[in-house]
Amino acid sequence: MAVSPMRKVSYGRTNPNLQNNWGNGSLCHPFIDRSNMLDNNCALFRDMNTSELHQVEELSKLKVLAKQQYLCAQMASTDQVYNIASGAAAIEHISSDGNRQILAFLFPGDFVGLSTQKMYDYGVKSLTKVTAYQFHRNQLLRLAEEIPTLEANLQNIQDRVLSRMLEQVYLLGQKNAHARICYLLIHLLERLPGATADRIELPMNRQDIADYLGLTVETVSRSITKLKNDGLIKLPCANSVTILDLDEVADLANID
Amino acid sequence: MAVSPMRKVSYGRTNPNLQNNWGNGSLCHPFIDRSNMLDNNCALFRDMNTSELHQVEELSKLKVLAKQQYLCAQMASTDQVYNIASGAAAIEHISSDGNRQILAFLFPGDFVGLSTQKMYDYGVKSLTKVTAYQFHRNQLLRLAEEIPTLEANLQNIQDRVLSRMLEQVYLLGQKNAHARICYLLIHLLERLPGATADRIELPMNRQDIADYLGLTVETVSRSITKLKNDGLIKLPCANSVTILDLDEVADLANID
DNA sequence: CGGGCACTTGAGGACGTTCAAGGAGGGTGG
DNA sequence: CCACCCTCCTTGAACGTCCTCAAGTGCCCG
Repeated sequence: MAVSPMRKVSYGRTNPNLQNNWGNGSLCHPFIDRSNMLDNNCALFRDMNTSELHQVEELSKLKVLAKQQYLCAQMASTDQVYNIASGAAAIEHISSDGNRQILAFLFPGDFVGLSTQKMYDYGVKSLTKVTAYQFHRNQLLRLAEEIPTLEANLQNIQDRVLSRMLEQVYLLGQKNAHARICYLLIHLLERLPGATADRIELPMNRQDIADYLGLTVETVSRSITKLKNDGLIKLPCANSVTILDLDEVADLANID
Repeated sequence: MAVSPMRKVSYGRTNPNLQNNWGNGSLCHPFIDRSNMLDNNCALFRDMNTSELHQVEELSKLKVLAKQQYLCAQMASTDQVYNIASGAAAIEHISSDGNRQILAFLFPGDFVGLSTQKMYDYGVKSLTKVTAYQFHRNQLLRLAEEIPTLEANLQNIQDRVLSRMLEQVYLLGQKNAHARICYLLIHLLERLPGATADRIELPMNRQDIADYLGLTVETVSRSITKLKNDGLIKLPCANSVTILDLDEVADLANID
């Protein structure tokens, strides 16, 4: 049966540095240095002109979080929404029996809060120091009615979120531990600002990885060790990864 | 840690027949008997008045499929979207290595095609005889700009889809085979028209269940057998389930 | 130097898969 | 109406993967 790629990945041996290095933790005032907002990697503000950005500016409030703090808590009201400006965060759902599932890792430009539900049924926790723009949901939605580009961007964000969830379902349903780890590495390579095959600085710990991939810390650790022993990756230190055989890792990660 | 329910399930020993019995395979002309469109379980047409429904009517085309046919194929253009009127279908993604993951089961009132992407990265296959309303995506979206209720409904559909995907991620990441089976049973009890604890007629076969829950057919079969031996369910025949201990099954299925 | 924390490693076991065989039901043809 | 076949489902045995529990290592920070 002929099938389509769910996500096309095509890597040479080169090191694709796919993204700008914004959101590297520097904390300039968001409306003095607009590079964040104007960057076309930022889904929310893409293709908007200066006047439109100014309108958005007036609605936003900058929020700064240290490591391991909640941007919003599970069950919190959805009247506030967020756009990550720098740092990394995780969307997590913790069930009544205490199990934790990470639903996504968030990076600069990622948006949180596109839902018409009254409460978040997940929490967003910072993994590193995080800065984020905060909006009143209704204000932003009202503005979106006036700025078609903004409305389209919100729609695109929703599509992308759904598309990523489909990938994760496929990953958890069909792939073994090694493939899941490889998927995460490729995912980080594509999304983590500053990440190159030579050096991926993991913003999350092993427990976070485990909770994202539906594994235990031990299995994550063992899988990483095996990838290392097989010569596919190198570990300069525990939270820094060098991909040695990008083709092989990308191949294992493939979920097309 | 205090957490919110992702989905609240509260069952007594009674048999909640939660839905109307529309979509039971009867094939009346869709615009003679409007019960389908007017049913408030149908997310797309909820709260719309007769005049608005008439506008939608003019855009739609009825499509009838036998069992095991594709409503739309993986990689097909997204210019056509669908609203299931009767029967059951499955959204599936088949990867290049031949693995199949079912992303959702579809029932009457479910909508397919909310995406701004050009191609479906999944296929929709009928499990039973299926009737569905077909729309040109752009026509429907244009109409949504004129009918606020329709636009809100489309937004709600998107939210619900995402919410279900989050549940599935949690299920696949954190739950064992038995819990996954129980989840499916409760899910069907809530969504499958005509389903009661006394009698759930499974529209899908064991392979479909396996591909939905990230298991093998054998494991699905063994899990069902164990639930039967433990006295939680009964199997009048292979594709018909009676839930004997609803509290226990719902408890195992819980994803809060 | 010592304590704490995150990560790794090891041994054993549980759960799910794989491979293989055995029913059970439905349809077709004799 | 029965025999046969085909498909789907179930069951069995052996294996592999991942989990659990436990100990050990390395690193950061006082």
